[in-house]
Amino acid sequence: MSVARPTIVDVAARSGVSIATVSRVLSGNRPASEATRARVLAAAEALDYRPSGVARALKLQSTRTIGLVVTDIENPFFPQLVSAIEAEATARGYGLLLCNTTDDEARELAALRLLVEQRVDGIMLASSRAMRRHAGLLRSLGLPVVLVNSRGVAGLPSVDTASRRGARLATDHLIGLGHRRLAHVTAPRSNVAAGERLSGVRDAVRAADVDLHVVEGDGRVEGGARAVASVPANVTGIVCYNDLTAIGVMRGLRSAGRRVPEDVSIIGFDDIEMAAWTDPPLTTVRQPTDAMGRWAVERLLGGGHDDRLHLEPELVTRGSTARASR
Amino acid sequence: MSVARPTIVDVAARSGVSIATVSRVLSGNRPASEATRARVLAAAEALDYRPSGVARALKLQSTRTIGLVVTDIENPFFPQLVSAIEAEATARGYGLLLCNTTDDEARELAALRLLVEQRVDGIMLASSRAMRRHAGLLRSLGLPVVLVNSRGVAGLPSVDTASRRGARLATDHLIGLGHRRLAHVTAPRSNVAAGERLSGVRDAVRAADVDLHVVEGDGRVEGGARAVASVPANVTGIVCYNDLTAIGVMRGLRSAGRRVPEDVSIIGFDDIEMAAWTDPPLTTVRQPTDAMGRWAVERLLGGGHDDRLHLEPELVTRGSTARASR
DNA sequence: ATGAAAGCGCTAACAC
DNA sequence: GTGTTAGCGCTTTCAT
Repeated sequence: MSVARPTIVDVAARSGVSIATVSRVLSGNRPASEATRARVLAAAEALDYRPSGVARALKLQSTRTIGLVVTDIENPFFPQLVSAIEAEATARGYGLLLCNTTDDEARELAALRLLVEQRVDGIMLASSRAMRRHAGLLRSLGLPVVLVNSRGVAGLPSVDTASRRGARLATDHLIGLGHRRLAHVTAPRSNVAAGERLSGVRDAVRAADVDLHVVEGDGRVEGGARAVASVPANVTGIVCYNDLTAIGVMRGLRSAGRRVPEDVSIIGFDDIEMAAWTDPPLTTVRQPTDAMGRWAVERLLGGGHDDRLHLEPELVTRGSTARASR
Repeated sequence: MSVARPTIVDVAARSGVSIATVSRVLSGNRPASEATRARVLAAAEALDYRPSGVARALKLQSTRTIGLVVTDIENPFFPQLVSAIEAEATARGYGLLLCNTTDDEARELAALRLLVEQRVDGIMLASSRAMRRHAGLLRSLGLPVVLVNSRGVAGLPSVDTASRRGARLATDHLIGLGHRRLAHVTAPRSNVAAGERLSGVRDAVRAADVDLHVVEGDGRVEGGARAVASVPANVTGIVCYNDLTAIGVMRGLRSAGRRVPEDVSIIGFDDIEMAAWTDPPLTTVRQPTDAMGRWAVERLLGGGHDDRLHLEPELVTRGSTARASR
């Protein structure tokens, strides 16, 4: 059995001062004489004293913890984002309470309840789902909320990548390579970003007067692989909702005996790490996850006014796209 | 500006009872008359009252939160594990405080400090690194610790996959397919599992009297790709430390003009989701991450005695391994 | 069945 | 520069 953890009272007793003095010395908030300072520090050290964040939180009305709700931690894009957020949070001395919802509404609500009861200082929602239905709920939570990787709902700050511009970038890249019959493998419309990316693709297609065929995937590898069957045979370039989809599309295409990029060019979105390692390496549109994470934390701890940040995506050209041959 | 969050006092006032009664009604710990019960519930509802986990934690000396320290959340194996752990934790009403250490010792220590000060009820360490040096520290933390995906340090409970047996399984699979000149791409020895898997490979090789060449990777795709250059040309089967390494090896092989599995068979370890989607799909050894996560949480909340669980790995045969042709 | 009050471990007035 | 004390929001004895 372990001994009870020492409290500020123990430190005070051992150093022969009041608990107030201990508090002051350890926080450095107020000056103390060098002698007492040393004694307090020594006592704390000797007892291996760790101030209770719980007690402090109760007093200061701040847990120095932020809640992070993520749609699907198993989609490699999210760990990248989580990593950026975690880094920024810890750097500021904040803890990160993680909830994974697997895109399940009930779990989403349960997560919010948990976070509110744990009294996190703010909540970050990294959901690709439409949050409009929850907007009211989110605003009534009584604490700062920021939407990450998701377009602003009125009244809530948000950061995301300018998806529409990114998709246009991708499509223009294909068009610039001479492709005239394109396909777009999108994600279910419940996904906000999917709509924006589709719009971006349409922007480009319209401007260049090029053919477009739209097929629905599921945002994962499998959906991409399945979608291939519905892509017309004369298509030479496919813009994918994300990298996972693109990987699936490449697999499907290969199974069907078509070569990438010789027969058809493929472009993804996100630039997950695996994108650099597919065969051929995937051309894609990079989302600046680090900047997203940093801004989100900054914004959340800074107060959370209603403003939105649209980060610029960046085209990353690799081997899965090539000049059209027909 | 949002209004101050209602406290138990507000609920008591509104329902005309004492705070003790409110507490009892809401917790259901003690009976109350139907009439008061209804009034309290109504008041709580009307005020949208959320009990403070902080105050409760201070009183009960339990935050209902567990800390999870992860080596590298960006390695797809970990999100899988985190997902399993998170699911089990939330199911039990516990929150998960996540720390990512990027394998950095300083961040690791900072994470532990943070978790102790936040007074988590227990800590789970999912590190592939050797923790022997920290064993003393971990034991002195004064709270339950369980090691996940890492072999037991004396005095600490742990769950992991029987890596040695898994590697033997993998190697035997190759040997059974007629391969007689094998290579193993391992990970740095700081990684405990790497040593065990190497031993497993050696067990199999010794038993079958087969050639083995060992090359060091880095546990990631890049190291696998680089390692290929050091693999003798006559090797026909490669056992890889993990799936990421295997993906790198496949890439490297293909760049060198060798075909998988026609010229050389490749087998990975972990069975990350992407393994099913490589070209060809990767034969691998599956780690039962769900069971690992569940057991770890159970063990942690159950008290954390010093016992270890070795989960059985499972061979998953896909397209990257084939009968040896020479 | 219900209420009064102590106390969990801190911080910050407010004394001196 | 240091000590005393109230109070953060709960749970739980102990009375009644």
